[in-house]
Amino acid sequence: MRRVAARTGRRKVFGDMYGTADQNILGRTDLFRGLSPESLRELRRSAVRRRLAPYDPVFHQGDPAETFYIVAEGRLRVTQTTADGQQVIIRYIGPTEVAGLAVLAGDELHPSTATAVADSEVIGISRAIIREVMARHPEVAMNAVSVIAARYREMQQRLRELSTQNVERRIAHTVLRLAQEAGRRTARGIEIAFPLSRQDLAEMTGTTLHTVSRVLSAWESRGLVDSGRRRVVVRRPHELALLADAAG
Amino acid sequence: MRRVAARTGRRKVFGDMYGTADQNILGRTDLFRGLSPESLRELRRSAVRRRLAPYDPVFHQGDPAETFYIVAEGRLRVTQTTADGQQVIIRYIGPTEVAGLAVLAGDELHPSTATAVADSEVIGISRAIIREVMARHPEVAMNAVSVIAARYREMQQRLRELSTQNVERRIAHTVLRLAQEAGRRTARGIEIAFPLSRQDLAEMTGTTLHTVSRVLSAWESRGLVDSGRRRVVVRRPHELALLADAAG
DNA sequence: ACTGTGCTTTGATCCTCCTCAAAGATTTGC
DNA sequence: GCAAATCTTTGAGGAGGATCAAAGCACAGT
Repeated sequence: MRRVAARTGRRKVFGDMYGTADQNILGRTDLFRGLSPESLRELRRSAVRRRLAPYDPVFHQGDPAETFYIVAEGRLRVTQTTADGQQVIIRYIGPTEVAGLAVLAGDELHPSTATAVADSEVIGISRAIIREVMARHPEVAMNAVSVIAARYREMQQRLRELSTQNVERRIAHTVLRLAQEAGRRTARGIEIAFPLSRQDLAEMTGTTLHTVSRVLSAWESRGLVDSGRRRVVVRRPHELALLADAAG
Repeated sequence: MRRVAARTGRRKVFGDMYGTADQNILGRTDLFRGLSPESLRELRRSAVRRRLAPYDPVFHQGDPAETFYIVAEGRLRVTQTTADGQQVIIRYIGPTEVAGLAVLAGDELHPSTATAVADSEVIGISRAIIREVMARHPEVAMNAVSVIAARYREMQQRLRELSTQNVERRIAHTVLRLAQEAGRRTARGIEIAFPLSRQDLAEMTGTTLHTVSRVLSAWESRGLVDSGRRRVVVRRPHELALLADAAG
């Protein structure tokens, strides 16, 4: 069926796409919302900051789930690989978001792999610490419930799309979502602000890079998007949204 | 709507000691694991028991998320309907499991519909109560994290299957999972112990009832399953598992 | 400026699986 | 017990998208 070639990791610098606003990022996360400044400070002391270049791994599928991460800057890609080597992109993760939910749940292993796709900074917090914080601050545990529930809902939506929509609509929805969460306004339209290849879009929508390429080419000739090597700019979000919601 | 005759042999009698039975089932859930007997008793007093016949709705997509449910007996089907009326089955929910996770997360609305598919008994707990219990008992909030995380993982798995596997493998995996979680050992094999139509399987695997019918017919002629009107019996689980894990 | 590597495009062909259609089987309601 | 409703089966045909193949293009490093 859909055969996906293995990626060969190769490091590249994608430039500095992000501002360097680095305040107390922890306090701005959904997970730690409402936590007292003292507790946040304490948390910060036990947290470890890591800098990542594109292609740097954060954790691997199957690793012991010892540490989870808050993204302070940049973007991570979360993937799962099947037994026969096919890859699926679960999600991209941006500033203030959590990577490594399994750690919050106290699971043994990371079910997925997280990799930087841009120069990034993440803040690592150990399982022991977060479990203790949740036990001492129920509001954090309740925040965690909300965070994971939101992911669960997202996943339901994607499942629904994959079950009921044709490839073009799925790609449209996916591109619009990425533009929403990682879009940067430019003269030409909304640019997805991290490198995104045809292969990546294929792994998010359950299709092949060839089909993604054909669809983007068609859109390009209609003036809906402007895309190139690992780059997608949405020129007419509204028209693309119409296409995403059309029957089929 | 049409009703289905009650199944014999699987029913537990609650009768006038059902208060105690409730408490037992609550204590056996992953959500309330570790909660003290007094707290469980308190919880049970504020809980409401509902009996359901097949096709009875528990809550609807879009309803305010006021109450969630623990299934004491029977089985619920959780579905989502798209704008254009297509339905997807998110999950089946059996004894000790939770329906209505949105309530735990404090969301405004139920994102999905839950319906009984067999004679069932559920225990309803209000948002106010559970939120208060989680706030007072962090271990319950942490249990909730684990419960939702487990659902999230399930969803990732289905997404992966839908993205990478052909129809036959997806149906095989789905049937095996259902046999696992709702299987009843019989002389002929493992029977999925609730009514399950071709249409249902199609809505779980992102295909059509026609294709499901053809696949089951093929399996039947190979002796892998034995199926009929809303009934599926797995005769050779091992061979079906091989098929589910084969390439393609 | 040149070269190698990876990314993208496009054509041609094939095949799963969907759609349309209709009949058969099982259950329920009256 | 009969009719109506619901569920299942099967065939024929077609479409969407995968696969195979090859060339074109952009970028990083030298």
